[in-house]
Amino acid sequence: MARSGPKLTRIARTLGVSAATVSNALSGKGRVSAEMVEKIRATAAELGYVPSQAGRALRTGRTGVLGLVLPDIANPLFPQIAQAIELAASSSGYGVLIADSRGDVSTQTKAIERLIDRDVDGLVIVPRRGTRIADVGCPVAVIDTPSTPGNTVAADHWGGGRQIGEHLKALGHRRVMIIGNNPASNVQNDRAGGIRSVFGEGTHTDTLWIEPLEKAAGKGCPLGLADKVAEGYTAFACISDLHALRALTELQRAGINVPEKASVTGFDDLIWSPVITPALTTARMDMTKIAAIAVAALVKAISERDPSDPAIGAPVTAATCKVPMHLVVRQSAAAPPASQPILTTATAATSVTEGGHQP
Amino acid sequence: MARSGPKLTRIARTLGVSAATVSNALSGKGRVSAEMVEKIRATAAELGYVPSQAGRALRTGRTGVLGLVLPDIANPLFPQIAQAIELAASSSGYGVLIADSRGDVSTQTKAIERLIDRDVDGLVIVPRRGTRIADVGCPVAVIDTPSTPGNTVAADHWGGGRQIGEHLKALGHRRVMIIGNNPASNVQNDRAGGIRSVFGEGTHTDTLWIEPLEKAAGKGCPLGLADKVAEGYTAFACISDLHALRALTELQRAGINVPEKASVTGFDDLIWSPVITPALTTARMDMTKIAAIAVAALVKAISERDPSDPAIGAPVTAATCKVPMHLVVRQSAAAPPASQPILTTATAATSVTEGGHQP
DNA sequence: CTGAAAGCGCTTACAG
DNA sequence: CTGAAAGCGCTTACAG
Repeated sequence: MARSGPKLTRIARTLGVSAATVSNALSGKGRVSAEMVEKIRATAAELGYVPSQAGRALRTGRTGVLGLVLPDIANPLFPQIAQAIELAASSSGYGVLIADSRGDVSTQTKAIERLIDRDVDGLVIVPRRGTRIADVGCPVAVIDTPSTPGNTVAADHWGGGRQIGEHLKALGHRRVMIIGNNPASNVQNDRAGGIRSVFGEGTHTDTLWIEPLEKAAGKGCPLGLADKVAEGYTAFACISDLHALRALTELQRAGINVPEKASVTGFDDLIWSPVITPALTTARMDMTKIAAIAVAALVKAISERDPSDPAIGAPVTAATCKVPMHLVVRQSAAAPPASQPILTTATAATSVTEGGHQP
Repeated sequence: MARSGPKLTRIARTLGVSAATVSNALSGKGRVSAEMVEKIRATAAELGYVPSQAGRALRTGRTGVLGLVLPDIANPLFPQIAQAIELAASSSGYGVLIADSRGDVSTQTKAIERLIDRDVDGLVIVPRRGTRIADVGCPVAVIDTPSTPGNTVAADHWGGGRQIGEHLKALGHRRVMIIGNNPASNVQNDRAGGIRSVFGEGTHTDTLWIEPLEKAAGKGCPLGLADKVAEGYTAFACISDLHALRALTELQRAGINVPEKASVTGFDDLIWSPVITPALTTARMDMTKIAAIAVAALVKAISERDPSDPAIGAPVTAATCKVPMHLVVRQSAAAPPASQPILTTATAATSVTEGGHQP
């Protein structure tokens, strides 16, 4: 509020009509003659009329605001998500209120409550891993991964993994180390599963779960990748560009040239991925599309909802769908070195196929 | 809205008092007896009463929402900023509405308008470079750099630069290349100026303005740092961790060990900076403090403002202040190699001191 | 096709 | 210390 704009009644007075007519004309409900609508529109525009959200909200029970809940705003993926959601929301006339659920699940619950208390019309939630979003009394769209039970819109992480895997396989890699940091994450498991799924007979994959960022920070915490190279791994398929960056710099630092001596791939195409040397081969989500679907589902659920109903027990709603990921081929992955070390490990040449087919 | 919570009158009825008394009790204006206040508080808590923002906003002319306008949400610094602002705002009982002004200045103006139209009580703006924020009719806090004219709260970028410069100088570096991407940015110039200011007699600094990310992406766009090392530069002081990352990987890729053969420093302590190899020495802003100051200034301006005044021409308000930066010493900067190449350039040993002292 | 009336939930003077 | 009344700006049945 505290805004200078004219109010609805001002337009009504100016034109000598009723407030109701102005309201109807502006909202295009069609109960007003064409000429009248035209005149009202013109005057409103001329006067710079912008409806008061507070007045409207009080009357309609809708605020025109969506809440965005993120597990950790500090996450490097957040910019992509927030930007996409903000764009989709504002295109549909909605504002976006943010809430950080940094910390544990209880913080997430509080963040959601804060948003609900501000009367958001719907919620986009990127849940902390393992969180089941309870019924919050307003439409919710969850962005996670297709393997998460419940209604979610998500990138096809498994498919993205497969693309990375196929790329690596086509380049000639037969011994691939997958690097992630969270075996409990559905997203990470899907990506890893997708990668594994393309490596069959005569190949070998293994998975290295490294320490998360918070713990690794400061300690330098080497991944021990030089050893892995010595063991014959020629490619490091990281579950995130963040891990890929750690892998890449560690390899470089150890004097192992990327991609000549070892290939590195990531996921997400974070902002710096294209500009490092070598530029990172990665798989990116189509955030624009994911956001568009999530917001569209929310907008639909909001408009279908009867504002006069008790609201409690409103359905958790979202489109369940899977958006393809896109492989971005750059320089960090290439053919493996010509002379590969002979594999000596017992587990060599074992094909890993857990998960069978994509969920 | 569309929330299930009880309304104020429900509490009033339950207790057999008037709505006015409930309102007064809950807002602690002190016109209600202590016992009554206690009873009302208890009942409200028990019933889970949360005031309707819409009702309150309509009456008071305040929405309890702050707008956050960013030049580009995709910026890797955005998470830090958004997180800090969200924390500060929610601690003061405010919500945060985001708007992305990606693109040019006109997009920024539109983003601000969208927020104003949603009746935000105040605005935190991280302006696009060179932007003068016009009077928008509500309190504004600008986060930029102390050299920007007008009311701003900002990190002491110049001081941060000086810390980086002193660290490098103490390590023994005498020939330092500063790397930035935008000579028109006040922030970048302050940081660069701070670095330069510590290098006097018998030292040399130069500045390399590289292509911005968008242009560099895809083209691989090498910075030509190996040549600089050959010219005798022993340290690359980058104006952002993003540039430092480009520099670091390019040097590593060229077989130039960091920090043994060349030191690299950055700014901002982005999320991956501590976990790459070698970990990045950098200078970070105290975002928590900056956000706290910005939000506090806004909250103060909002409460001092008379809701009944015409609102147009409301003062652009913020604390003008400068928050110290913190040097984070990690492994990417160390003493220069023992045998430095002889300087042959004509400009060698020139001290650069433009700016004289900190603005 | 247009208008008068009611009311969304709150807070703020103003009486008592 | 407490209450009755008015009103913030809008939209939605309902009459005409």
